[in-house]
This record gives sequence, C-alpha cells and structure tokens, in this order.
Amino acid sequence: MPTSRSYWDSCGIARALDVVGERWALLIVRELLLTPQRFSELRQALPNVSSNVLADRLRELENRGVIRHGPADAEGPKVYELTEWGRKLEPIVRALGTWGIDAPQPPEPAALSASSVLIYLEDAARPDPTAPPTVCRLELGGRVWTVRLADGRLQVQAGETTTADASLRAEPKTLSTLLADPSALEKKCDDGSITVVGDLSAIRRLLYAGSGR
Amino acid sequence: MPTSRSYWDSCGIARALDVVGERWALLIVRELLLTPQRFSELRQALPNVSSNVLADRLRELENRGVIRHGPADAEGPKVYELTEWGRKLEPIVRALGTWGIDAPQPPEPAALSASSVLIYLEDAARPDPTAPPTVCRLELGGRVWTVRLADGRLQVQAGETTTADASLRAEPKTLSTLLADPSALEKKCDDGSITVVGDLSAIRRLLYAGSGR
DNA sequence: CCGCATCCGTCGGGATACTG
DNA sequence: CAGTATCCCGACGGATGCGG
Repeated sequence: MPTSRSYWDSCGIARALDVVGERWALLIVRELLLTPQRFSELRQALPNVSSNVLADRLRELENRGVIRHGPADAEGPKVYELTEWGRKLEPIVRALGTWGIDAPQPPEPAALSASSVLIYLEDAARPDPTAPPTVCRLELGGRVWTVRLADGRLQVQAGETTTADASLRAEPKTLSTLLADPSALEKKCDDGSITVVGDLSAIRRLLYAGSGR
Repeated sequence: MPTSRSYWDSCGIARALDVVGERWALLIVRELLLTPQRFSELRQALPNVSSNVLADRLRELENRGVIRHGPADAEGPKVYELTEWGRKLEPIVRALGTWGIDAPQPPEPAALSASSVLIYLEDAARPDPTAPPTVCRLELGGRVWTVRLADGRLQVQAGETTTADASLRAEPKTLSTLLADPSALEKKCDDGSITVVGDLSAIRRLLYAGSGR
C-alpha cells in the first residue's frame, strides 16, 4: 500500500516533497528522464530498492500525476513514463545531481545505472565548439543510446541511429571511469572491458567532452 | 542517533539524496534560506517535526557539511545556518517550491512558516518596473523582515531597516491569503487580523507585485 | 519470465515526557 | 531554551509466492 503521510504544510516546497519526497521517488524520476522504462528495467537500474517498495512508489507517482503507466506506442510493452508535469522536474533533478557531485561517494559496492552516467555526461559535457559534429552509438546497460556532439553541446537519445561515427559498448561504471580519465581508453579497449567499433577518435572526443575537456 | 542509510549509488543525484533526502531535511534548508535560526525557531516553523527528529536532522546536516552550528556573530545565541555548500541548494529548493505550487494542498490544519511565505513572495513576485522603489517592514512569525521593491525585483531581508514606507504585521497564513487576493487588504485591516502603519499604498504595491500583478 | 502481492523482520520517525 | 530518553507504529527492506 502506498505511503500516505504528508508534511501538513501548505508551502510549495513541502507540497513538492509530499509528492516526490519519499524514498526512491526522485531516483525513479531520474531513471525516466531519458526514456520510458519497464518495471524490470527500473529494478535493474535501482537494484537496491525492493520490488514492493518500487511498486508502491510507481503507484504513488502515478496517482499523483508525476508518471503515467501505459503502452508508450501501439501495443508495445507497458512502460512507465513522465507526465508533462513530471518532466518539469528535469532541471531540478539535474541540478541536484550537479550539487551532489561534491557529496562523498558511498562505499562499495555502489550501483550506477546507464541513465545516471548519461545524465551526468550531458550535464558535465563541455564539447569543443570547433570540433566536427560527432554521432556515437552507445550500448550501455542492455540498451542502445545515441550521443550527438555538435555546436558545443552533448545530447543523449534513447535508441539506435542510422548514421554513427563509432559505437561503444561498456558497463556504466566503466564509462564513468573513462569520463574521469579519458586517457585510459586504449587500455580499456585492450583488456576487453569495452568494445569499440568505428572511429576511435569519435569516442575519444566524446570522452574528453564529457570530462569537461 | 542520526540516520546512516544510503542509496548505495554513485550517481550524483543519489549522493545528493543521501545528504538531504531524509525526511524534513530540505524543509530545514528552506527555513535557513533567508536567515540563520535557533532550535526553537525551527521548531516553531516546523511544528509537525518532533524535537528528537529535528535534533537528528540538524546533527546529520551539520556532519555532512550542509549547515553549521555556532554563534553567527559575536556571542549571540547559537544559531543554525547554511554553509557555502548548503547555500548552493537555494536555487534547487526554490525551483522545487515553484514546481510544488501545482501539487494539491494538504488538508487543514496546514502549517505555513514565515520563511515559506517570503520565499514564495520573492519567487512569485513580478513587480511593475515603472513603479517607485518601495521598502516595507514586515512583522511575521515573531520576526522582523525588510522587503524591497525596486527595478522589477522583490527582495526579502531578515531584520529591521532604517527607512521604510510602511509596516505590516500579519500571520504568515494571512499574508498568504492576501497574496492570493490583494483586494482583501482593507477588509483585513478593518477586522484587525493585520496591522498596517505608514503608507498603505506601499503595502498594496507589495501585495500586487507578489500576486504576479 | 515479468509484474507485482504477501508475509515478515527491522529501523527510521512520530508523540510525549524529561533533563542540563 | 535546547535538546535527550523512551516507547510505539508505520515505512522500508528482503524473501517468497503467484497469476498472466
């Protein structure tokens, strides 16, 4: 059964927290920022939330108008996705993530979902505006993503693209490590922890952009 | 004893929530946005948090570097105040409040602190840029505040000012009601639920600015 | 297998009383 | 005034069940 407690405070901040302040709620929103996801995908992205709590939160967030539950497109599997109101949380959640960079790392073992790394990548990226436009295909956490570098911006999209300069397959944590130290790219290629197809320098541009140059 | 659970997730968002995601934490931050406050003032502003939980949260937030506990200035009473890092939450908390405006109001009885109304006032205010600069003194929740209207902006400061066009004493909820319907100003004056001294039209400008014109 | 529901143990949080 | 001590309940977390 969903949580029903409230702060009993008419302040907008308190009312916002009545909606998305319960445990795991904002992490679910984080997961849905880039793409709708299924229950099992959310479980994989948030391995530390128990299934009953996840079900509770999803129901709550749906009842309160933050997310929606239904087939995104014709007769696909049922996915959870943000409503228009829920999407307005995006800049807030991203800002919270930027703020949290300065918070201490949790001790191992720590989870790291594909969405987390990609959101970080978008927000931290400072691509060279003079560099050539680049499109990379990413295989991350069992899904395919498209990353576009152009006009001094980095954008992530869920799904395949028709034309990519290169493709990279990695674990989210490995990609995170590479963003902290892009110079380790070749080594990671050699030891097989990542797989690169196509123009390696495109991947290199992505990593250096995502590391803030 | 403070909470020690974690999301065990290296994502910045999760780490931020490890710090300020526990219940009441962000409402404490809200209370400290405008001015440092003492324990008893926080209790009054957050009447629904029990003293032990408040003490726990304050200790946690202090340990994690969000707030500081000490005499703000020479030998005053001990107050809680935001650290530099904690202050970086300000735009996030304000944005959350703006988002929460569209969330349902909690059933009565609902609390409403002076800080809450004043933060809302600052964020919702759209003062007429052509109107004359105005300074109002506010007595709200047992404290004195200074509100300045100038250059199409509204700014709130804690404490007295030397020169004010008018002074208004009210309960936070009453002020909130007036911001929703500024035309009720005279009535509230008459029935004694507020007290105005000085230029009534200055208060009127404040209310209309705070109501988004 | 996916999408939950149920059961149960634990712990965070709420209310009250009390202390330096 | 500024918290602490205590008790209790509900939210949370883990495991398992179970229908589609």
